Formats: sequence, C-alpha cells, structure tokens
Amino acid sequence: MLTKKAKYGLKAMVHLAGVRPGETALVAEIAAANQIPKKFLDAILGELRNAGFVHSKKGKGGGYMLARPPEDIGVGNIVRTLDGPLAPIQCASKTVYRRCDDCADETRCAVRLVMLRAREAIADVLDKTSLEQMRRLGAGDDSVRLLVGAEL
Amino acid sequence: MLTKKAKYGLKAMVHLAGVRPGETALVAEIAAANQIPKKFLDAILGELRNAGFVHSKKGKGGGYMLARPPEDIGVGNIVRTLDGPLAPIQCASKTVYRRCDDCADETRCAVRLVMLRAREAIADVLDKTSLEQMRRLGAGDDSVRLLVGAEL
DNA sequence: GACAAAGTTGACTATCTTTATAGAGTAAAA
DNA sequence: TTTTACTCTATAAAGATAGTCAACTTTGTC
Repeated sequence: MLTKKAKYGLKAMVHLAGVRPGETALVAEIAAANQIPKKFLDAILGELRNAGFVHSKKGKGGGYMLARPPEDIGVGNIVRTLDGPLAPIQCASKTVYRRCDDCADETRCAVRLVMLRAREAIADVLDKTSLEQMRRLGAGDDSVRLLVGAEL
Repeated sequence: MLTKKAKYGLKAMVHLAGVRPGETALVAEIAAANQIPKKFLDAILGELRNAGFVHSKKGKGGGYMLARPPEDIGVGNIVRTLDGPLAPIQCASKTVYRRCDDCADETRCAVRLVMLRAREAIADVLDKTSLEQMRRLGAGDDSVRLLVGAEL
C-alpha cells in the first residue's frame, strides 16, 4: 500500500510538471490545489529536494520547481524516494535488497518467489512511466494511454 | 508494501498446504518452523479462520488445517484478507473501492490512473497464482515456474 | 461413567514503533 | 521588512508484538 506521503508527493510532482518551465510553484499553492496538509507537504518536498528531484528558492518569487524535465523523471523513483522499495517485501527488492531474518533458505521461500514476480510487475508499470506521461494521463491526453498501458 | 501480518499469514498458509490432507498443524509448530512470533500468528490464523480459509480444532490432536484444497485458494485473496485491497491506493481498488476525499475529479487524477495500472499488474500476478503453485515454487518444483511467470 | 489434567485455540490488554498531522518559530532572499 | 522555505517539537492513530487468562476438547484414571 502506498502511504499518503508518496501519494501527496506524486500529486505535487504532477503539479510541478504542469507549471511552465522556469517558473516556480508555492507550497501553499500546491497544497491548496491538491487538498494536501501544508505542513506535511513541506516535509515531503524537503525529501524530494534532498533526493535531487526538485529545486527550491526562498523569499519573494520563490517556491519549488522540477530539477529535471518531467520526461526524465521516473514515477518509480519518486515512489522509492518517499516510500522505499517498490517490492512488497524487502527480500524481493532489487534496489534495496535486504535478507529476511525469518527465512532460513531464501532461494526456497515461496512468499519471496511470488513477491519477486509481483515486484517485477509493479516496476514494469512504474519504472516505464515518466512523470510527464503521468501528468498527461490526468490531463485527459489520450495519446499516452497506449504507451502506458491498456485502457481500463 | 506487504505488512508482516500478510507475510506471516502467507507463510503459514504455505505451511498448511504442505501437511497431508486431513492432518492438522499446531500454531506453535508453524510459528517455530517459520520464525513467526506465536502470539501474532494466533491472531493472524484467527482472521484467516473467520474469513473461511482455514478450520481449527481445539484440544489434543487439534490445530489448523486448510478449509479447501490449496489449488482453490488464490494468493491474492489471502493478501486481501490480511492487508486489505491489492491496489496501492483505495480509489484504484476494484474489490474495496473508496473515493479519495482529496480528489475533485478522480477520472482525471493522474496518480489514480497510474495506480490503476499498477493494481492491474499486481492482481495479474497474485490472483493467477494459487496457494498450491506458491508452495511448489518454494519446494523447488520447477514445473510451475512457467505457469506463474518467467524465470528471474 | 465422572472427573481431573493436559493440550489447544481464543480473547483482552498493554507496549513500542511508524505514519500522519499541527504549531511555533528560524533563516534566507528579494 | 515581507515573503517564502526550513527546522524542531509534539500529538494522535495504526501496525507489530508480548503477556495473561479464559474456553474448549480430548484423554486418561478411579
């Protein structure tokens, strides 16, 4: 389950992908537009800044902006930054693998073997979708739908 | 992210799928074999019983057993029982859909539209894998691998 | 057959960690 | 000197786990 942190973070990133390049958006503005508690969003954007996804500027005319064009930002990596690995279980993660302490032989752990496949499936969606594609989905731009996945 | 509850529950179900039909397994036994805190497993098996996945018998010779043959139990439904919907986000769930309060027009919510695809991908793995297939994966039975998914 | 004893699950509480949020105030830029 | 991001602390809810005792079921024994 995606936490609210990642959900809010993704919404904020989509918002930022929607402002004209070079311009900034205020935290208060993003929070109001997306119904996100402002203080929480403060912390989330802080993390995204530390991870290098966004830049910030203080003072009048300040705010947040994307650090890179939205085509170059993968949705999966945003989620990883805020919620940790995509894998449903740590021992099935490729980026932040960690052995389960409650597993004698992990090569034969049925749960892990199934979750490896689940991880693969999730990553296949999130890592192949860019922030820009995600934004267009929400904008009702049908041209991306085929790229991202079948119509539901 | 799968909670420990679901992880432990799945391990217990695999364990139960491994005992001879008609026989039971003790909570203490399952807990020891899989390194699960016994008390926690008590509660988990209680939920699985209420959901109709397992039967329990008290007293000497008692214990837990599967309520149905493991071929008829979907991994996805076990996870749903213990952790709730598979969808990373409630508004993308098909079984327990609930509207996001922080979303004006959900048909245009970029986050939801991406997560619908993620949900689809997860369900495609977990709902098409039976408990028996999962057990065989862990048992090193290669014959199921092609059915369940590509080799990793 | 009655009854105690032992083996089990089941239910209720309590504690600790993580998630989600709020408040008040600090630092920097224009 | 106003406007904005940033930090620090605090609090409430949910998840994860342990402890205690109650309820039930078999099994032996007198």
